[in-house]
Amino acid sequence: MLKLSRLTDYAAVVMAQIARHHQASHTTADLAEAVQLPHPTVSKTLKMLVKAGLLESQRGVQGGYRLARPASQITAADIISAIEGPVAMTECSQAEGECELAATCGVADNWQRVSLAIRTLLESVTLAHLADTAPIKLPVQLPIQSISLSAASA
Amino acid sequence: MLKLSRLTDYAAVVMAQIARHHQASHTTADLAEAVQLPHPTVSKTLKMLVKAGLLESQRGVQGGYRLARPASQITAADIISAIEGPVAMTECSQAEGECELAATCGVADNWQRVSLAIRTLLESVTLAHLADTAPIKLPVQLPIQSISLSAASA
DNA sequence: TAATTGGGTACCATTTTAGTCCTGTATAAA
DNA sequence: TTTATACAGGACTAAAATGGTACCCAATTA
Repeated sequence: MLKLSRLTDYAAVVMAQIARHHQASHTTADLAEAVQLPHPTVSKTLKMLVKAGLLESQRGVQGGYRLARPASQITAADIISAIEGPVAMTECSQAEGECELAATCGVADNWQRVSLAIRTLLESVTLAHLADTAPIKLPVQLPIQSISLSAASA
Repeated sequence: MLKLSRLTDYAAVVMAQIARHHQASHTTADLAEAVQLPHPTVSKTLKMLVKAGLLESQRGVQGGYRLARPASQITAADIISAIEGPVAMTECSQAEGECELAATCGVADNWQRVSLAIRTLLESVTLAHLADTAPIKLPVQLPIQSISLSAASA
């Protein structure tokens, strides 16, 4: 599936909700109500987002959560890595030289390039895009054959 | 992590190994030895690849596995879905209209577009690319701002 | 100082994943 | 026709990740 975890999915929804009303501070209870998810689960998600620096929190009466920076400066990659860690397709695409199978693998290099391309794509999608009801504008994908490559991944 | 499962990783390595010597038939034992993975695990992976129509098998003496079609016609997306099922980032990006949270979600549409872009990317990478030691040529990623969108996702 | 609201941690249930094993069946060569 | 080879299919188990919950503490403000 190459699937996001359910919590990541929640995180995106919650972030979008906050982004749509970024003036106000949002309590966990408000958000849980708005997105129809259990309070403790939303709370857990929010804490992870704060830890990743995407949200700021304010304790006490009238407290709550708000975006740490404009929605246009928060990317899908940011949200995903806040919950799941670095965006990478395989173990070896994050840490260089730790795979004992490297010798027999013969795929690592190109797999890492693919991983990088996906990361780039996810970095080009911002929370502002996600929260907007208008269709997102994705980068054009030119067919491989037409491209000289080294320029692309650099 | 947006990570592939370990089996998928194995599948890619095994497929690349077969692709590099596509004339011959490969037994499970040979492949397990070549990629340094346990025999039963490789066997399981191979069976899944056959079921997905990416490999053909021949029983009996002198039997083994070979590619069902040229490496240039097998994509990374094929391999991933053979092991993990359809490439999709979220539950709702595969099945339309089955999410009870759709009303409060407000992210589904754009999330699906992102998912589609990733699928397109993975479909543009072939086994021939992966098996090759030369750097893969990935599609150019133009910055979002520069693009008029509707043309892109169509 | 009381009420509100987030912070941190620990815990448990469930699901998914990975890996193994066993038995059956097809094929080719002797 | 027999026998060795090799894949097919399924059941099973162990381990890990995931998701969800509960509890208590800390900070803030009225």
